[in-house]
Parts: sequence; C-alpha cells; structure tokens
Amino acid sequence: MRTDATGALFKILADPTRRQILDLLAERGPLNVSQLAAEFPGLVASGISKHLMGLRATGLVQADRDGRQQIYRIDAAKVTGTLAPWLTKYERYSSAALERLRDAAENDAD
Amino acid sequence: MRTDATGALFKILADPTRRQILDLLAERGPLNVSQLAAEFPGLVASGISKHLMGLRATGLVQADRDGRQQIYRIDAAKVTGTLAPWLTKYERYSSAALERLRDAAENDAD
DNA sequence: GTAACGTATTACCGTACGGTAATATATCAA
DNA sequence: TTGATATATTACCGTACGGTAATACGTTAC
Repeated sequence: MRTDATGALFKILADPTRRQILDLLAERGPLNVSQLAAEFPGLVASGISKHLMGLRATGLVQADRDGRQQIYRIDAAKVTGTLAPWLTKYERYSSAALERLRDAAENDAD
Repeated sequence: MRTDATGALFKILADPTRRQILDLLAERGPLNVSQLAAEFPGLVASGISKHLMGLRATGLVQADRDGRQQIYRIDAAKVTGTLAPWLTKYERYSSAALERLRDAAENDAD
C-alpha cells in the first residue's frame, strides 16, 4: 500500500490482528510472543512476531528483553498522541463545513 | 490487506492521496472529479475517481449529481465520529496502564 | 441525432501485504 | 556440551492494492 509517515500509523491500525494485539497488551499488560500467539488459534507464532515488528517500528509497542523472552508492552500514549491531533484537524474541518453551510444560508437569504 | 469494518476506515485513511482528497474537500468545500484531479499532476482522473469510490463506500464522502458532474463533499463528522470512540478507548487504556504502574509501585513498597 | 464532455468501469501491471513453513539465533536447563 | 525453548528471519504463496490505459455510460451542446 502506498503510504507516508502519517499513513503508516493508519496502515498499522487497519489490520484487525494488530489491533487485537494492542487490545490484549492494553487489557492484560505486557505479554511475550507465546502468550500473545496463544490468543490467536488460527495464527502461528512467527506471524505474531512479524506483526510485533511492525508495531515496534511505529513505536506503538515497546519490548523489554527478559532472558530469552521479549516482553511487549503497548505505548497507548503514542497511539492517542499520534492520532489525536489528526482527529482535531478533522473536527476543525467539521466546524468549517458548518460555517460554509451557514454562509450559504445567508447568501440564500440575500 | 486483511481488514474488518473498523479497519476499513483506517485503511482508507492510510493512503496519502485519499487523505489529501479529504483535505481538499474540507478546505475548499465540495468539488468534482476534474477539479480534484487538477490537484494531482502525477495522477490520472480515473485514479481519483477510484479513490472517491472507496471514500464513498466508507461514507467519508458523499456525492451529489449535478447534470453530468458528481459533486463530492466530505462528511467530516463521519470521520471524527468513527474515530473518536476508538481513540477514547485507547485513552482509557493509557489510564489503565498508569493504574498498573501504580499498583506495581505499591506492590514494590510491600 | 450526433458529437463532445464528465465520469465510471474494466482489464491489466507491478508491488506490498498477511500468512505459513523452514531456518537461524540466542538463552536456559540438564 | 547437548538439548530444549523463545523469538527472529528468510523464502515463498496467494491476494489485494495503487495506478494507468482503454472502454463504456450518461449528459449537455450543436
């Protein structure tokens, strides 16, 4: 998929498996790959690992090594911090659209 | 890309061309395909049309027919309305993460 | 009617993705 | 050291995407 820096976050969040990984990390706290893989009967561990690599690349999750385990934890602030400004922008657009409607109504009244 | 209903919105927003289309519709108000295509020198009109079909399918834009023209307008409220609950959820997760940290600190103090 | 125009649709191409399987790497246990 | 475990990496497959080109469709102008 064609994408850019902003789009990379959306692209990561577009996949339901990755969102489910984020949900699990959010609800249960830090987990390793095996624990996560156990929640996805239809998937194999290396697939989960691959998704985690992508999530790490965008900074949405971070990993702490504990012996031979990688303990993954969500950086929920990163998720919200990255998306919130974008959402604010479109809220502003909503307001702008309302203003245009109001202007149009005024012009109609002329 | 594997996706679901929620993911469809993220997937749509992942593409920079589609986000730029949304921005144009938000900043300038409703536009037709030709007007939009004029803003994308590297793209051909049918490509824009294709993106608009996707945007329509998710409800992010709507079209009003005016003779042989299709006038597209953004439904910014749909954008924010769909994303906001999702964002709220992860803000709650952020709080949950903080609580876990606090609990862990208390346990350490035992 | 018919010709030009605005847009949508289809077929097609190259590329990237999600997933599995196999292999490699690193760490713990005996 | 040897074997088992936990994860990462690589190669590969099928599918979906972004884009162009060509075509079809509906609408206005003549």
